[in-house]
Amino acid sequence: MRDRMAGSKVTIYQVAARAGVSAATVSRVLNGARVSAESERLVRAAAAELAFTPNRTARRLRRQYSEVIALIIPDVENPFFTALARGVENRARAGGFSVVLCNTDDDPARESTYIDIALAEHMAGVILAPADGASDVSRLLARKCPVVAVDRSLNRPDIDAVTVDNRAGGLSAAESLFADGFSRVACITGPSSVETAQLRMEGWRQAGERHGAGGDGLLRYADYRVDGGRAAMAELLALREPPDAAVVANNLMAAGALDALRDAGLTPHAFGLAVFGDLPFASFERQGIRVVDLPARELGEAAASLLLDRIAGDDGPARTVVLRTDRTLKEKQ
Amino acid sequence: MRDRMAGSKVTIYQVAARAGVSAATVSRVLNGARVSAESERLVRAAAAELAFTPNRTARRLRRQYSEVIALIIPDVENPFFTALARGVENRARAGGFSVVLCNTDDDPARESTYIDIALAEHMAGVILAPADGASDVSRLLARKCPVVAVDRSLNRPDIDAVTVDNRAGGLSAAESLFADGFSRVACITGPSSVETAQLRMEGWRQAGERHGAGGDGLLRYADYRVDGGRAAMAELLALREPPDAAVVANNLMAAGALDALRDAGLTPHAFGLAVFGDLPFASFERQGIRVVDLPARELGEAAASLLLDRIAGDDGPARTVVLRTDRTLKEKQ
DNA sequence: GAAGTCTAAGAAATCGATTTCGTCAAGACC
DNA sequence: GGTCTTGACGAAATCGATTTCTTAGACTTC
Repeated sequence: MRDRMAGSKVTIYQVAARAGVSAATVSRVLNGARVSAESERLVRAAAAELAFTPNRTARRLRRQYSEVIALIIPDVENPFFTALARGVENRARAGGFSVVLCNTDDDPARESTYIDIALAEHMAGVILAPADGASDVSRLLARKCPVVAVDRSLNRPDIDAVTVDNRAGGLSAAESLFADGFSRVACITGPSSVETAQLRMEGWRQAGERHGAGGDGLLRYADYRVDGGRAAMAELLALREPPDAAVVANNLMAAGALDALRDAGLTPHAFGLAVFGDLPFASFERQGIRVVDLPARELGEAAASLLLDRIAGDDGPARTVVLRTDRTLKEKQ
Repeated sequence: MRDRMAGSKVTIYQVAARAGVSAATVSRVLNGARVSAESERLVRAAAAELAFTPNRTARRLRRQYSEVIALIIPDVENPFFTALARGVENRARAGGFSVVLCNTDDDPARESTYIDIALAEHMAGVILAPADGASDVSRLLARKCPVVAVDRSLNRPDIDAVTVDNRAGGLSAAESLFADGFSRVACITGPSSVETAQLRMEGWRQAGERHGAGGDGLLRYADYRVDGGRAAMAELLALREPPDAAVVANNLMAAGALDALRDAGLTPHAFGLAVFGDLPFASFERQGIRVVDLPARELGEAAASLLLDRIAGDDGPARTVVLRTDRTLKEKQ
């Protein structure tokens, strides 16, 4: 563990010696400062011959800055977040940045650890898909490290955020069910402490009021996970007056809810279902389920763009980008 | 971009000043070297009061070593690799390491770039799930940076690798189909340049020879992607003497193959199917399809364990760990 | 009591690239 | 011809923690 990586390490000084110039000049060539054509030629030749790669650690220490951004997400195994990650990566890569993916498992302590690491590693910025509960970004702000919240805002007007119009999505999801003749439309949403869960539910509630539907008796809070969705749906189906349709606030809970429906001998045709976000390989849409489109990749791209602007020095007031959720209207099959 | 992160930065010197000792002593306290109890108390108190976090960049520059490992995978959106990533992360985290996830999209150039970054960033080691084609790990070896190949070996006996017994899996998958009375068992495998594709196919071929089956006329090479699987299955079904069953060499191609079966009006009961690796939320197993268990998470954990051993200084001969594929025998539903 | 260990801890070198500062020479301008 | 600019570039400081060296006591040991 001590003398790891002891192999050939070419430093800027060796390049300088070979080119017959000073280290400063080598650095200037590498960073595009003014240098004579002759020096540049010599340096480039020497660097190529020695296969020189600048030591990023040293550069970072000096510059107090690195071209790496941290993406902190609650669950690498959730397709929504991996699609989001891909969006971030695409955009970041185009801007010359690398992305470090940090998985918190919805654990605030792990989230906090990763924030510390991002700071200690001099990362250029942080994109945070907040874990359950209140995330503490104050340390980042104190060090002027750019942060963008994605998917969920942090309820802080001073921080950039990229979200979708969750309330509108909830509203149109429920409306679409009412429009198709369902009358008892339930809602299975996420933890009440989570902003997206709250907003999606409010959209549903608003539609319910318009149609004089049953109200909060058909509302269930679950945990945004498969098992929670299954349990909530089972509970709803066991009611004396069960619903005939439901809005489910995320993809994983919908997978569970679908299981519960099957267990009860129901199909997505008999029982209306509208879901926030699809699943790859198990497309809800192809099963004839209404899907509120969550543009995960676009969320990631937008968040990365915002962050890159900040890193480039933009210090205007915080912006909140809200992407549209275009509910898929067609019920296929 | 210049004066980012200009906020409060506490250095070891400030801690030293506050504790009334030298920076060397602070470092010793932090790294567990011999220090008097009194100094230690003073330093810890000062560090706590100032909320000191050591600057990892500086530490890394001096130590020529960081507690970060790179995990290079071909596709973040493939559940197999995210499960593998989770395994790596679990094990690494337990050992005090962070994991940087690098997504190559099966592009050798991107893989190569990430390898350079890993070196330039002084990462402690690299776990590589090789992209299509020949990966060049020579630079890592030259710098004595530990590498472990996972999923696919690099055909280099001098490099640690963690794989599954692909041939045995292919064999038992095909055998299970023959045992259930299918007689024309096809095979849809990955690119011929990819080791896993080759071995899985060979297992299938071996079973075919035992049962005097049709031979390579029922073999198709595809690309390990959904569309490739769909096309290959469509092609097989269009044969004058089509197969009545197939071994499919990965999860994505199986999803496509299943589509093609449905398009042809076939079910996984009428047409026997055995697949390498399942998909979450769209479990093949639950659809009555035979699944060769690919222990993705365990692969990741084993790879990380191996790498951590190397990082800790183990320089014994290269090891190859082969995990078992326990084919799920029960055909449910 | 003198010579020989230890110990704790400070001063200073070090890791490798960047950047400031200053020098030197060539050309511009009066 | 002399002063001013300007551009190229080397010497040295810098980033912050770690790791030698060194030194000053304290403690043995004969």
